[in-house]
Amino acid sequence: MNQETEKYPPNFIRHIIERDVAEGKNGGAVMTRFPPEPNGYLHLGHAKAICLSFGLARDFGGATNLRFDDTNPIKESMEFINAIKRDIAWLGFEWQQEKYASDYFPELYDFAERLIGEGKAYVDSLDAEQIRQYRGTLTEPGQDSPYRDRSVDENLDLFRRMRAGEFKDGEHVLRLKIDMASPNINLRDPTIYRIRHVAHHQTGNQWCIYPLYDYTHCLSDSLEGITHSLCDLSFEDHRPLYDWVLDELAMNLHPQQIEFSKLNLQYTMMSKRKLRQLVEQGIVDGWDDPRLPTIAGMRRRGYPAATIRDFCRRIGVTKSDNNVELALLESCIRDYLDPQAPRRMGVIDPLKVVIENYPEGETEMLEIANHPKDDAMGTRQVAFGREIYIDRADFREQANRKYKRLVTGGEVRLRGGYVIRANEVIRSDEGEILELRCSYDPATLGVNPEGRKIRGVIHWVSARASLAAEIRLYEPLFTVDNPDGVADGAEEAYRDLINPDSLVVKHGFVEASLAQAVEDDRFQFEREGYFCLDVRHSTPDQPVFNRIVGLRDSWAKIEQASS
RNA sequence: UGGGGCGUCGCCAAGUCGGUAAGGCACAAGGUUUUGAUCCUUGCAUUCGGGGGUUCGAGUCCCUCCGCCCCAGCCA
Repeated sequence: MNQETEKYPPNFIRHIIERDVAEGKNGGAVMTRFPPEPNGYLHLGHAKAICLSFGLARDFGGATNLRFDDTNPIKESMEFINAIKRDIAWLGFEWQQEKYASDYFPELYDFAERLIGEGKAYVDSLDAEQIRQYRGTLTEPGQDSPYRDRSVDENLDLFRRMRAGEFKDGEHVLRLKIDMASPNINLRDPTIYRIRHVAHHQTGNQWCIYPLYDYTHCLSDSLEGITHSLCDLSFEDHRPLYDWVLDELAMNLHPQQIEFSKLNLQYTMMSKRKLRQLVEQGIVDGWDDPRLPTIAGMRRRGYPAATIRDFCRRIGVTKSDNNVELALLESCIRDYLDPQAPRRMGVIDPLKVVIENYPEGETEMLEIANHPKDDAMGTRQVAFGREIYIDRADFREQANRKYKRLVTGGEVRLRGGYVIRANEVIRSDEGEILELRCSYDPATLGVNPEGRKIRGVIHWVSARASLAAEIRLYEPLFTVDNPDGVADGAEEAYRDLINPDSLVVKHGFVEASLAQAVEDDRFQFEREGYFCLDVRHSTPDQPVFNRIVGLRDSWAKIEQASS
């Protein structure tokens, strides 16, 4: 599946753009932008926005700019800028230009002076608390600031002195003069410049006043030639302001802001702010913790980029609230990996099996296909010997007919190998099963025995010629299907929602060929799931594998239903 | 209770001028299978938040009610 064939299904934004292009609006051009603030890492929700903005532009022969919305230097850093660029590129998208809102600080300043000159902006000297009080409430209109009617000259003078650094943080702000009684609170004289004596990661100490989002974004879009400015629904109420600024300044290009609903994923926290708390408080192991929905986390978890693109395509784009099931994401991963992940064997919860009638000290190499349906993927040699490991879940001392694995006195096939029979269980003094004594049927390699049907096949690994490996199993980080909703408000509320078993570290064994695994390799451990090497934790003598996702498990359902 | 949005199957989501409910995931039942995987087949909304109305005909138009989400940063 390459990018060219990744067609997106129809959605309302696509319809709007189709119509615009058909009508020749903007000369038929389509230019979008992806505008992250560099104050954190990108996550799946951003991936949705990225696929949308980049995908739409691409489909209409346009392009997309990456623009860092860097108007608030105190929260931003180069680390985040670099991480964001790396993540977008990894996702498979190329931006036309790398821009920064800070690139436009000079123009933005000039526009502000113009607005002041036209009596459309004024310097307010109320403090933050007073401004809040004057703003009114959702149901009551606000009141004009006593500074609202300052003369143009006074405003200009004050604004220039703000810019010159004559005032301390918070002493004055620049506000748009719109309507303090507007039912839309965003129009009640929004603040567009504040004083902040801090260095900026791009502009250093050139500025001590910084413009705010509502003023900056629309103008940046217009200056950049953006035709369609896509954002999430929380900005819907800001659109009148977006349009107001562009109209009052009579900008040549008036981009169209279109809002869509942001993504919610069940059992997943999807807000940058809260993700940041998880990282800063050490609840997870960094922004790239495999349990996080960050692009970096998903990459480390082993999700292929194409899988994330496919997911974004499948969830669609609407204005409805949503809470997508994890099963959909998992389905995307399995669909992508199944045809192309080489098969290997790995035993996660090892139980030693001694095959008593197999010669001691002997090892034979079994040739096993790398993929059940794709011969082109070839075969590999897997060591087999007298002692092997199987998974504890694949043996029971007794079980009903439904259980198709190894039972005392019964037979099972070792994948790619022989049929074995369980003869005896060896236990410790405490009663724990230590190992199994089995026998094998030498005549069953590659052929089925006569007169009896072997119902089960289990995976295994040689005890002598395998590799000890750490295997990390992941479950959702949260125990509720809408942690963002539940954990709102109280600072520590989400702590109680953390799933204590979100990471389970197992010590197992994998076939020796996995010693060659490198970053970006992805395997299916037969009957277990898809795994990749965790380069961060692996050491030369002990690889660490992350379970990307398990296989579908209809047996688990059967078992659960009967218990 | 001011303003702005949204409500089509368990979860997503198509649904152009009103013409008689796509698809995916999930689920269920069969079949194939040396992965209880994959694959294949089949099933899965007489109904579109509720109630009225217009119409030969409404998810699509009108009225009304209900529910949910967003907004009171010198954050984005």
